[in-house]
Parts: sequence; structure tokens; C-alpha cells
Amino acid sequence: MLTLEDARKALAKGSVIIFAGPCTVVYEGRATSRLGVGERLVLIKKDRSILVHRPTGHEPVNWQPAGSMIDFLTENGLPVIRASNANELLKISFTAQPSLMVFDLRDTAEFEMYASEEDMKKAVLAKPSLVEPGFKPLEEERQVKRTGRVDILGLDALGRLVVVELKRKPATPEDVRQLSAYVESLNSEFGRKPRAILAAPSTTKAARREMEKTSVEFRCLTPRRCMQVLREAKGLDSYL
Amino acid sequence: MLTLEDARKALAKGSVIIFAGPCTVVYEGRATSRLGVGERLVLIKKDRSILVHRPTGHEPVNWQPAGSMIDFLTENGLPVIRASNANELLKISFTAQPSLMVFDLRDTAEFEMYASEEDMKKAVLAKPSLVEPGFKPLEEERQVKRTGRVDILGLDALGRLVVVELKRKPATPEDVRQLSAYVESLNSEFGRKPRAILAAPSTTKAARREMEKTSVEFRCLTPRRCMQVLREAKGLDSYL
DNA sequence: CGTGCCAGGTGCCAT
DNA sequence: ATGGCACTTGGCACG
Repeated sequence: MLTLEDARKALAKGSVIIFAGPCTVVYEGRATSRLGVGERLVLIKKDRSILVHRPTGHEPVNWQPAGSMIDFLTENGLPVIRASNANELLKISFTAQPSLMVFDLRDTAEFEMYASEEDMKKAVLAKPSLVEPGFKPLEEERQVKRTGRVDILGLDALGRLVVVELKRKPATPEDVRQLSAYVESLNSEFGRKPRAILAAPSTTKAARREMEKTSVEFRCLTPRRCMQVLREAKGLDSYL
Repeated sequence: MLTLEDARKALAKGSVIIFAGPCTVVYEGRATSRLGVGERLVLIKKDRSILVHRPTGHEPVNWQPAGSMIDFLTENGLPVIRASNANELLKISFTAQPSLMVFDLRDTAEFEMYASEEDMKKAVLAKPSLVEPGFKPLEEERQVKRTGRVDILGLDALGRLVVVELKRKPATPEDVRQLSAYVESLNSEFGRKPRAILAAPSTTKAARREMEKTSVEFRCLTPRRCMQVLREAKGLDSYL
């Protein structure tokens, strides 16, 4: 039978700990939450992040991010876990003796993710016609305005300034507003309105309405298509 | 030693399963990800949600939401877990025999969360002067416009229409733009511009600039203060 | 460190 | 199903 002292040692040693048992959970911080008695899993990782998982739902019901202070206490003969940082406190009180498991996990692998918005940008820079025929990106690095950044700034076939905003998901009214704000910002800077192109796999209806009001143009562009382009470009690179 | 057959039975019975061991992970779906060999915990819950946890970081490195199809396979004598739905596939391939744990968790407790934006709204409806003296909410239910919803619509002391937007976090330029869009929408509907009040604990500098341009007003209102008001109102209720 | 913004965001509730 | 939005959002990159 592992004890709280074992848990302390395991955490100090850099192991991952799991408690399994019935508990109540209280959180006070950015918000406040209460959870009555139920059987849960409590994961404590080597970076002192902590997760409370119920038997359903792929998200933890409560948590504390890495770097928390973790205290293992005993109240009325039962274990209590306090995970706190400057502004937040998570308190897990077991209502019966939980089981305790300790794991020594070694994991140094790189995590690689593809088809992000960043990948869409790379694809457009590799093949600007994805935006429209004759499109020429101006700056490879993101252009910074008074506030926020423009995904891609370029010139169209007629030499007009074009602001391109990329989205990997269906474009929302918020996306349109964001782009319009850039247009206004560039307008007051250069005294001329740039064209604005929102490149995304699709738009919501409301976004479409917002686009008509603000003369933002839509260009259908999917992350999938961008990945194809990147693969082709890469294939070419490795051939050269 | 528990086997994959035990895992299948446990899942069918509604237990929660944890695999611990070295594995590689591949995800294909909305994006694509690769993770090389490393030791991880794999949680499979009774709703067939699945989580892959590395020894650090409070978020899972890969996952699949509830309702996935979970297959336990054997490749080269080692366990493979496939979790798939209509458009997504998660494949976890162990590179050595993992340990397998099974938990029967009973958890029917209600989870209660306070200090949400919804609570701020309740507080304002209970005590409209939180917005400003003389403020009178018009609609308790959220008002639906052409698109989206207004948090609170009301009249000020002089009988002018007021749109109130509540935020539990420092207000951003996007919040201001969202509110301005409502103002425009209401303007074209009623032919007169309503006042717009953004009630939040604070604003970012850029939001402040955006507010000056669009005549959106700021009102300092914290979730904390709202919770106080709700407690007082509740106290009064229970007294009556 | 504040500010802004992407994310396989997730989840909740509306039409 | 789709849409619109809050979330203890988390995370990163950049000023």
C-alpha cells in the first residue's frame, strides 16, 4: 500500500502519480467551482501539473497548470491534495482511501503537427496563385501594424495592395471584422484602401453578409490543398 | 497480466482503462500529427473518449472525443489502439508491452461553476445600477439580432437605448468591434444609434484606442463584484 | 510581461 | 446539423 509519503517522494523524483478514488473538489481562482463526491482519477505530472478526470468526458473537470505548488495533507485520516499558485487554489479531498500508482515515464520525442494556419501561409508563399492569378507576396515576414499582424501583404496583377487573411476553418464574422480593421488601419496609413482577401475553406452565412458590407473578398482555400502544395514543393526540393 | 481482451471487456462493461508504456502516436483528421517513441499514459473512458498524456504538460498531446470507435489490435505481437470517428483517426502503437489498469468509477455528482459571464449577467439584472445609475434592462432573455446576440439591451436614465456587452476578462479590441457591429445593426434597424457600454474588469490599451474611435463606453465591472451582488440578492431571497 | 491570436481548440445552447 | 460565442480556455510569438 503506497502512502502520501511515497507520493511526495515520487513527485520529487520526477515520476507521474495517479490517485484513484472518491473525492470532492473545490477550485477558487479565476472562477470558482464545486464538485461533490464521486470516483475520479487524479493525475499529477512531473512538472506539477494536475488533472482531475471523471469517468466520462475527454476534458478534465478541474486542473492546475504546470508549476503549481502541490501539497499532500491528511484531514480526518484521509488524503487531501492542495495544488496552488499565486492566484488559484485546487483542493481535492478524498472521502475514502484512494489507490495510488506511480509511473516513471521517459519521453523526449518531438511532437510534429501539420496543416496549421502557418502551413497554409508557407503554401501561399510557395505558390502565390493559391490566392489568385498574378498575386505577389510583398514581405515574407509578417507585417506589423498599429495593432496585430497581417497574415500576408502583397500586390495583385494590377499592382494594387492586397491584404490576405488565412483561416484553416470556416470564416466567421469576427474574422471579417478583424480583416476590415486592418484595411482601415492601412487606409489611414497609406491614404488608399487595399483590397482584402479572406482565404478559408468556407464561410458562415453571417460572415458572407459581413463581407458584402465591407468589400472583403472570399477565396476558397483548404488546409488540405495547402498541404498538397507543400508536398509538391518539397518533392521538387528533394529532386533538385 | 491483463490482456487486450481484458481491455475490451472492461470498456464494454463501462470501466475506465489506463495503458502505460512506450508508444508512437499518429493522428489524421482536421490536422495531421506525428509523435515518436516515448513513454506515455493512455486513458480510455467509458464514453470511449481517449487521451494520450506525456509525462509533462497539463494538456493531452493527442486525444479523441467521446463516442469514438475504439479498436484494440495486435501488430507484431504488440498492442495497437485505433480510435476513429467519421473524419478522424488516432493510432497508438506500443513498442513494448504496456501495463494495463482498469478502474470502475462511479461519479454522478453535479459540477457547479461560478463567476462566469452568465453570472455577471444575472448580477446586472438583479442590480442594474452595476452598469450605471438609472439603467433599466429591457429584455431578460438575450436579444437576437440579424446575427449573434446582445448581452443586455436596456434604457438609460434619459430613456436612451443602451447595448451592454459583458466580459469577465480585460476587454480586447475585438470585443469593441463586436459591440460596434451591434450598434450599427441596431442603428440601421431603429434609425438611431444606441449607446454602447462595455462592462469588464479592465481594458487593454488597444481596446481603449478602439473605444475612442467608436464611442463605445467602458464600465469597470469585475466577476468578483458580481458574485457579491448575487450573494446579497440570494441572501435577500432566502430571507423573504 | 502585456497584447494579440491560433488551436485537431472544447463545450453549450441557439436556430 | 449549423452557427455563434464563452472558456479557470491553453499556447506561442512578438512588441
